[in-house]
Amino acid sequence: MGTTQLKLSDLARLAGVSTSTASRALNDNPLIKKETRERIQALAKEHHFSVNAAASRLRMQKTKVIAVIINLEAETKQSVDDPFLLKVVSDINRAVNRKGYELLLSNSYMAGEDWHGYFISGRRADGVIVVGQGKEQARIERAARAGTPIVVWGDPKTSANYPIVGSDNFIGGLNATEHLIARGASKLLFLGDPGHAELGERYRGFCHAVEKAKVEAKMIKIDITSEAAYASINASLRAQGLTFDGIFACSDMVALGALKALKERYVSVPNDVRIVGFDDIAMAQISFPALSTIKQDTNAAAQLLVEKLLSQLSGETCASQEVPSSLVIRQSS
Amino acid sequence: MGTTQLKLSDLARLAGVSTSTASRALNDNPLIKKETRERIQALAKEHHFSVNAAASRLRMQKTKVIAVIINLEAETKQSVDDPFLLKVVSDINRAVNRKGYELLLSNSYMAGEDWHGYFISGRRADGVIVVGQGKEQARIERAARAGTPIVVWGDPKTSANYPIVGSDNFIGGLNATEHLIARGASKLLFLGDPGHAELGERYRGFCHAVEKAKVEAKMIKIDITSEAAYASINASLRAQGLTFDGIFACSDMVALGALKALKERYVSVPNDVRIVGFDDIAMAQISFPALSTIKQDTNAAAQLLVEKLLSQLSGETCASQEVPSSLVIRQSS
DNA sequence: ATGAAAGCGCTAACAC
DNA sequence: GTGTTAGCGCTTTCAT
Repeated sequence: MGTTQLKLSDLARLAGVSTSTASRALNDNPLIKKETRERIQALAKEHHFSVNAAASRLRMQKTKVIAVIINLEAETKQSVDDPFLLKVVSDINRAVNRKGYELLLSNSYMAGEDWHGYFISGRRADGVIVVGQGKEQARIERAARAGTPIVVWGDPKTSANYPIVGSDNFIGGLNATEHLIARGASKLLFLGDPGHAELGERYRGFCHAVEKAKVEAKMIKIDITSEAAYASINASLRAQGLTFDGIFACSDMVALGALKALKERYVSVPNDVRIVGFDDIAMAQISFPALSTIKQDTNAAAQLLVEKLLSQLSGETCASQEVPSSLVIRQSS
Repeated sequence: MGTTQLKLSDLARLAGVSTSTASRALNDNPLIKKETRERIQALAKEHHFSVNAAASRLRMQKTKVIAVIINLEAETKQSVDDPFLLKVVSDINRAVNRKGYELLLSNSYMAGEDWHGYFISGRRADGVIVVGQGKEQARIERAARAGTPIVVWGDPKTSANYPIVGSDNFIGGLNATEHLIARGASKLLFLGDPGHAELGERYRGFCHAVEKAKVEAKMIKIDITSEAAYASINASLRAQGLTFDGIFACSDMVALGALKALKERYVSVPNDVRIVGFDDIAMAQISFPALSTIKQDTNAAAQLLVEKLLSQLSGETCASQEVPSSLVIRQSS
């Protein structure tokens, strides 16, 4: 407070050196004698000096910032409050920090249509991580084509001109469904929206297991929210009674919505109906019965996402990659 | 791609005007003739031109960025994944965007101890919003004293040299407890950690209601997580049997952990024990039975937080403020 | 091992 | 209504 902002040249004067020396010292440049470096760094700390990031960025032509944009469909009601999405963001945050970058949290509202222009030409960030592939990839593709360093959390099987990192959704769906069948379920239900890339893969896995085991199966297409799941199970129970004994829900939130509807109508889980979800959000172990689910390794994925983005920054190109998921068996199945 | 970055002077040349005219035109400065302005803006769009934010920030001495720092205790296990915290962040994000600012998501890891130095002197942000008051306010206070424009989500009753916005925790606790009593509970339990400022106020409200109604009450101090709540209710049930018939949990996550322990031991909710939580996270309505809770208006709070921060930026000082909360009655009580 | 000076791209005070 | 120009604070090339 009070005293005007110290700048590098002020610090240099206080230290009795030139600004170039001061700059080098603060950046730990070995050109500067070690003791000079340390003296200047101590002085900087003492005077609470920080380099002006704006000036530095202008000069360096890079920002050390990564933008994360949460890419939600307008059409779906899956909200930014989805605990899973938020967990992904928070893991990305950690991964980004570990590499010495900052995280600009953004969205279509700010970035508009032209992500390359906004983030890259606008020197707001050096690269972009998109969380959520959505159903419509035009904007991502356009940004990538414009030369934006960009990586996406989504379904790695999708062919694209940018790397996608995500879980092995097909195998996840397969494992979940085979587990349901192994536990004795023979009339299966998939709850979700296969139109969404990742969920489509999970559904493929589901279908594959179903065909192999030659059991009955159907799919109810719903919005990916607990409310929609609750409503749809409720409606189904009311209209046709209990027509299934195993549910593979496309997400934990969906599974929990279904679970509630079942319990309200005194359908016993797992005795009458077995349920497996996807994600392994915190609530999965707190629900009663605790929810069996496919755990997505968001931490590993976040790290990969950041690594791939940084290697794009140094000119390399990288491929999409699947992250192993794992079945967590709890009480609901 | 390919073609080198367009800068303002290039755009100006393309338009046949000077850079100052171009700059003014893009900033909608009425000094420039309307048609010139529009012509230049169209040209900018056509060429995907964006002003270099680094240069602009250097020149303007402001960033149009607000840093949000999630302030968690090292000691507590309450994690960044707490759905409520994340909801607050996401509401702040919206509020910040509406005012034309961007959101830098940060944490102690990046910002270190000297927030003023890092964010303000470092020209990374114009102001700081701290989510979570924590038990230790030294860093916040120091930043405020150094002249950082700063606002905090926390307990507004705390006296501080910075504005705090949060729910009326005392009234929330009071209402929750009175509701429990009105529903017939007479042996109450508070589950949480009154050492934390906001929770302390909720506990005060609890005690006030208890004294007024002259009912039995006790408090179990736990870490603010569902796991801790689950473990503690489990232990209590095992050791002493059912010694309470009403629980006021300091958060929904805690309430849900308690609920699970109860259900596992066949204690009926709400017949044997009534529970009320705090926050109204999405899971509250999806749990079975649906959780009664005190809803915090995070959206209103986020807006206030941002408004107060922005008015600090224009030199005003502002006071702390409470946001009304409301009791949401569902099935658990 | 250190210093002088140029220049990153923008905005605004000052001219016209 | 528009142009000229200085300068925001830093990093780095080039000189010593």
